[in-house]
Amino acid sequence: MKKNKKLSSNMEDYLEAIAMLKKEKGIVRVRDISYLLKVKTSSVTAALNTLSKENLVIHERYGYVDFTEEGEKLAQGILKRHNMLIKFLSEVLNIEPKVASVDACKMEHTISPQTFKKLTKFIEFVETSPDGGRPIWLKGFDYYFKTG
Amino acid sequence: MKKNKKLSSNMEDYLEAIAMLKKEKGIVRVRDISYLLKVKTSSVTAALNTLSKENLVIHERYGYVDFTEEGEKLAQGILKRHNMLIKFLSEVLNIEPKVASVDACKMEHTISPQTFKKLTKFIEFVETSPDGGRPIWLKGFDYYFKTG
DNA sequence: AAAATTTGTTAGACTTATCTAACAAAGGAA
DNA sequence: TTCCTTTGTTAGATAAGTCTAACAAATTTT
Repeated sequence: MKKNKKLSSNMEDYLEAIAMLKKEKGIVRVRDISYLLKVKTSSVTAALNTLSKENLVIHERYGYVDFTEEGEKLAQGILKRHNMLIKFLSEVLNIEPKVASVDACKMEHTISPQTFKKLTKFIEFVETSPDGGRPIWLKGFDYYFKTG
Repeated sequence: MKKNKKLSSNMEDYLEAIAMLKKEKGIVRVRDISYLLKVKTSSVTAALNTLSKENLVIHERYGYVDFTEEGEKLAQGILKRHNMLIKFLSEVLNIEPKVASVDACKMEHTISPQTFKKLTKFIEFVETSPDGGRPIWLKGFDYYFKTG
């Protein structure tokens, strides 16, 4: 009986931050999350309590933070959406990295599985262009954007 | 001294709903907004008070709802983003209308001006294809998506 | 016009997520 | 080991947005 947990954007942000920190540093502390998300540590503690109750993270008082299996899976999903969106925005649409990053950070919470799949395939389609690098039609768009 | 008002997604949804209802029916009542957004009328009243204070809507007790000039402008911006996203998702990416609509309703609140512009141009680029209808490379993607 | 129904408002409760401020634990420096 | 600094927790306040329930105004029906 697996309940399909629907997390708020905020809680997804915490999961994502934890995943990034874990990847970067191996271990994850309240303070790191606090810095990354620009919230107070007390907010992090509160969020971790919420996520613990949902069985998504493991966090003992004053201890490190880690995922449960379920939390890990969720976090990976969010990261995948995030990275895909970054790629789409920056590589396909040629949007500057900073803007792409900001947009991706918000869109990652709202995009549907269908749209995720489509965009993923679209990136793949662009990348496997027989033209070698950037497909000719995309160069056409670059030009169109600049001049048209 | 024009303050750049940053509205919450929720308040943007109200503005958008008002714009849609105004276009559809000419006049806008609390009840209509309530149905459209699936919230109670008391929530609508609360939201309208907020928006009134921000000088975005005009609403007298028990009366119709209308925009101020500023509110109208904001609402039109939101609608533009909404329609652009619908178009991009459904026409360019071929995502089914329902999903496209749901996704657009969320993305419209988060997308940056840059990304808006890019996507708008991208749609334009697709629509003005010299191939007449759907450009050949997009057909290529349709095929890639189906098979690859 | 009076009664009944619909529509809108108010008050008050609840939820989520944030903050500040006070405090507690951990860990390093003296 | 004791003190100091950093890190983490708790309690309580605040803000947005929602809800229910009671009530008030407006409209429709009879």
